[in-house]
Amino acid sequence: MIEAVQTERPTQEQRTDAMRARLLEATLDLIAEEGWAQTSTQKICKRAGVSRGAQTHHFPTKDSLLIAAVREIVARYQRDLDTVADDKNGDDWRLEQVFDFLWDACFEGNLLNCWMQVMVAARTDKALQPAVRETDSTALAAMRALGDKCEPRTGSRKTCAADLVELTVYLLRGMVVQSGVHPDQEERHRLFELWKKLAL
Amino acid sequence: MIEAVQTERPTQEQRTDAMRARLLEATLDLIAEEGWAQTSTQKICKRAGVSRGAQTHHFPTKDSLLIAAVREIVARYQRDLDTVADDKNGDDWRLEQVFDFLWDACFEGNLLNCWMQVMVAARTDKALQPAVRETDSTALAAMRALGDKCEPRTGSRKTCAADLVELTVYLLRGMVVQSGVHPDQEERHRLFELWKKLAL
DNA sequence: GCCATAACATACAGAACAGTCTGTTTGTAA
DNA sequence: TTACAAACAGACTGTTCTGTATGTTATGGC
Repeated sequence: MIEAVQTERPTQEQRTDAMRARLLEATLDLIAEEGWAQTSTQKICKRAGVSRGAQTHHFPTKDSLLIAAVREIVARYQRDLDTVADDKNGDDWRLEQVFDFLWDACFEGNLLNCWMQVMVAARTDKALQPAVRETDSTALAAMRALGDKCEPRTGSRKTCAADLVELTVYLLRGMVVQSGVHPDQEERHRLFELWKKLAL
Repeated sequence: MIEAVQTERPTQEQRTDAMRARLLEATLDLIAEEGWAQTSTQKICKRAGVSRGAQTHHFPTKDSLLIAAVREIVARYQRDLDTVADDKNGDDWRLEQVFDFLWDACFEGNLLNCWMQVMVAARTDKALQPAVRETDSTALAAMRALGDKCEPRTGSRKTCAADLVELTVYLLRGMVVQSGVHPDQEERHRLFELWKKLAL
């Protein structure tokens, strides 16, 4: 006797999760590829292969969908961060390793590009701003915590490591915006190495 | 005998200049206040008190207007830069003064906020990208030149001043985006002072 | 003064947009 | 199985958007 395959008839919760995931995925892809201004609910539905009725059922307004997308971006970034933190479990970080991780996470994939779109848009979009401020704060705190976990700094270079991490974050955010217009990544890497020499 | 007032009947060139100036002014205001995505030609015309016919006469497409606005942003920034440079004429800059000037120019007015909107939008707007890349390059070169004009650096701190200026620019760009969402300017200033201590 | 042309104004066309509505299918608990 | 609610689909509405086409006024060379 053949056992009925569970997935043949997905439960409602599974359907909801899958649908929301497809919509969020399409939203992030669109923000990355076409930019915030060109990201409409219609395009999102088309890209996700979802009817507009389904979209409005799960996200009744465009804002609610965008806010969910904002949280998804930071959730993914946090996941990357946790993964690396787990690998390092036990032994201390060196601050330089944190800097290099931030560099890598900044320029691989489109997460940071998406995030800059969101941050810039949030300045003039008051509906979006609270969610962006909140998620950005937690992400920033997580990155500062990475600095605190480093070996204590000695001698004349006893600047707070978390502050150095935060400076690095702002620097990299400026650079990732630059990278959208200027292709010369070599030059940026040279400058980042200079920054590391100054800070470490 | 009364001399005819020149301005009674403006020449065509004057009319064109005035109209273009009004449109660009309204465009920059809108980008600053409502953001790039919400900046439409209709709103621009309404704000400038200009008919849509006049706008399409001087800027036949939306792109042409936006590109002109892009150039205007950098032109204004350059003007600020020249003004300060003229005041300083003769005596050398100290690098710290350059840093402080960049900080002030970053957070007074909305020029830098506008510029970040433009840079972020240009990544996915191929029509905009060449103009943005070009104007940004010249502005960046002008700021690097400011670093070169400083007194030569001595001792162990003989890092290229222009590189330090460019790093500062990226850092400040990251910070100005942050300021659109997080209000705490004191904290940012504290971090900037830390950066100065490391770099100078 | 005259006429070509630039400067401006208004109306319209076609597309895209977000949101609402009604109807259909599917899961689930009684 | 039946009744109900959630999940999904598609059509429709009113608005806003950019670009264009047509008409009117002002300027400047002759």
